[in-house]
Amino acid sequence: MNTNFYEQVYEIVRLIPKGRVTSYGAIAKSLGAAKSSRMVGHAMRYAGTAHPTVPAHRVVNSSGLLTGKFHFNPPKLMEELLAKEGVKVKDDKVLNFKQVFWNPLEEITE
DNA sequence: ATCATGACCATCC
DNA sequence: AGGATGGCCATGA
Repeated sequence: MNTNFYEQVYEIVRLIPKGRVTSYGAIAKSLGAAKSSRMVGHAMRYAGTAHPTVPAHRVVNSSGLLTGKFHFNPPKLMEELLAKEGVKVKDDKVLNFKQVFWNPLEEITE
């Protein structure tokens, strides 16, 4: 594969600070592919079988909903990790999403 | 090569 | 508010 797109996604996801989350759309937009937000999700799926452990648990949808929690080893692992990071999760969604939201555009900004 | 599905998002009804 | 539709594009059969 070695799809550069995925590498970009992984890179950003790995840059996500602890206790922060981001959305697929934001990442996609950061890569200049806002319309390919789905590809970000696919990248996450590969994340588990790709590069050294990608904190995919810090990536949620635009609503702060843990859409992909069922894709983790134990589905509950996602909220477990988030809770451990300091991110409160309730009913499969991130609390204070706006507060914990991490904007990749601010970190990339070349 | 085509068909169907998907860790999404935006729009329309 | 909530369901349905389209679009985007990669992956697997």
